[in-house]
Amino acid sequence: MNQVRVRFAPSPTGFLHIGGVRTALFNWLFARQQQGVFLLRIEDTDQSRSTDESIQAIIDGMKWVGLDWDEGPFRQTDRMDLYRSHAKKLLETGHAYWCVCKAEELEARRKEAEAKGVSPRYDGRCRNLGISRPAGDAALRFKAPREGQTVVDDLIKGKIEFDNTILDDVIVLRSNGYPTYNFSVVVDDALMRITHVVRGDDHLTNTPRQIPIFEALGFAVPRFGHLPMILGSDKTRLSKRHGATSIMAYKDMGYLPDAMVNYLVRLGWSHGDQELFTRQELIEKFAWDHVQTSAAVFNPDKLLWMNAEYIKTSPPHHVAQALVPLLEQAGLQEAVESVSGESLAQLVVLVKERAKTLVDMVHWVRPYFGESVLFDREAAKKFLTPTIAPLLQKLLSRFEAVPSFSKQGWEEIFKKLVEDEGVKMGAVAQPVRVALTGRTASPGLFEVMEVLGRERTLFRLRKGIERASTG
RNA sequence: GUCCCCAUCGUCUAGCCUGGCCUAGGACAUUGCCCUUUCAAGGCAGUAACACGGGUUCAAAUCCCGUUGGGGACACCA
Repeated sequence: MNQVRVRFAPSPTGFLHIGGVRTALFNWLFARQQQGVFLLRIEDTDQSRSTDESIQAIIDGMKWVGLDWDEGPFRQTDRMDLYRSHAKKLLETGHAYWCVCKAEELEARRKEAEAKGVSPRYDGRCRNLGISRPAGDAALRFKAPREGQTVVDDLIKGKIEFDNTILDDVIVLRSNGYPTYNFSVVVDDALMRITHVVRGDDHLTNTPRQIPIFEALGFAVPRFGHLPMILGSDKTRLSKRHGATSIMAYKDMGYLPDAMVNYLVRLGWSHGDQELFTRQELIEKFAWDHVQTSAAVFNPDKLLWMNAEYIKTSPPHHVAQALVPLLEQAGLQEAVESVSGESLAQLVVLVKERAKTLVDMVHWVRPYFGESVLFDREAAKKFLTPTIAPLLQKLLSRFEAVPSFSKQGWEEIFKKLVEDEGVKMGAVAQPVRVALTGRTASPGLFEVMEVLGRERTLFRLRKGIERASTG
C-alpha cells in the first residue's frame, strides 16, 4: 500500500478563510491518521490577484490553528518550467492545440450563448486548425474527449458519472505563458504524488475536466473527495456579511485554536453523539464515511459554547498563555509583566466559568491587577452608601483582627457578622463585592479575597468604606 | 439555460448502506424549575424534525421513481 499523500492548496488572494481551514483540517487529519504526508502548496498563478501578504496570512493561520505540513510551502510560480514542459508534451502527443481566439471574442461569444440560453462553451473552432507555431498571442487548449464518460469515485459522495460531451477544451496555457488552474493542479498533484485530492465541493465539476489531463500525461489518477460547503445562516455560501470568516479574526475575538479545530471538524463530520474531541481523538476517529454529504450552516452560537468548554477544561496555564497577547492589547502590558505566570493561571481558574472567550476573560480578570480598583459608577452608587458604611467598618475591624488570611476562616467571620447583625447575606455581600472588584458581578467573594490576598483585600475594603461614607 | 451535488428538530447531527430495536437519540439555541452572596457555571425538565407525492413490502426516516426546494459549476479566476 502506497503512503498517503495529501495537500492543502489555497490561492493567496486574501485572508485564510475558515472554510479553507476546514478543508486543510480534513486533509491533515487523514494524513496524520494514515501516517502519511501533508503538504502545503500555494496556487499563485493568477499574478494579478496573488499577494505576498496573503501567503503570509495562510502560513500564520495554519500555524495558529496548529496544522503543520511536512512538505512545502510550494509556490506554483516557482514551478513554471514544469507546467511549460508538460504543456509541450501535451502538444507533442496531440492532446493539445493552439487557439488564437482573442479573449474579447470568447467573452462576446459566451455572452451571446448565455443570452440564447445555450450552454456557454468554447465552440472548438481552433481545434482542427493544426496551428504549429502561432504568429501572435495564442493559448494552448487541451483536447478533451468528446465521447464516453468520466467516472469519479468520490471518497465522500460515492460514484458520480459525467458525460464527456459536457467537457470543454480548457485552456492549459494562457497566452501570457502562465498555466491555468485546471492544468497546474494536475501537473502538481501528479508530480507531488498526491494520492487523495480532498477539496471543496465547488471543485466537483472540475474533476472530470482534470482526469483526462492526468490520463493524457500518462499519470496515475488520484482518488478524489469533495467536502460540502459551509453556508451562512441564510443558507448561502458563507461570506463576510454573515460575520467573520477569516481564521485570524477568531483569534482576535478570543477563540482558542483547539475549540476552533473541534468545531470546524465537527461541522460536517460526526462520531456518534460525541461533541468534544482532543486532537488525538480526532486523528484516531476520523473517517470519510462519516463526513456529511450536504452543506452545513455555520453556527456561531455553538462555536461560542465550544470555546467556553475549552476555556473551562484546558490547562489553566495554557489558557493564560493565550490570554497574554489580549491583555497586552487591552493596555495591561505593565500589569501582565508584574505578575507571574502562576498567578495568571490562578486568575484564569478564578474566572474561567464566566468567560466564553478570551476577550471576555480580559474583562473579568481586570479588577485583580493593581492595588486599588476602579469603581463602576452605578455599582458604587447603589451599594456603597453611607448607610452601609458602619457595617463595612465592622467587617473590616474583624478581618483586621486576624493576622493571616484563610478562605474558610474569613468566610466564617463574614457569616458570623451577618448573623450578629441580623441582616441578609446579600446586604453585605454586594457592597463588599463592589468594594473589592468595583462591580456587582464577580466570582465568589472568598475566592476573590484569596486571589487578592489579605493586604489588598483590607486596602480595598478601606477604600470602599471611604467611598461609601462620602456617598 | 445545461450539467453535477444535496434534503431528519431553528442549527450541527445519530439512525439510512445491511428496512422492523424509532413512541426518531444527542448537542447548540430557546423555555421553565432547582442550586445560589452577585454574575456565571452546573443539575433537572420541556418545546421542536424524517420536504412532498407515488410505488415496493406484512412492515419505509431507511429501498425505487417523480416533484419541489436548496447549493455548486459552466473564465486566458482558483
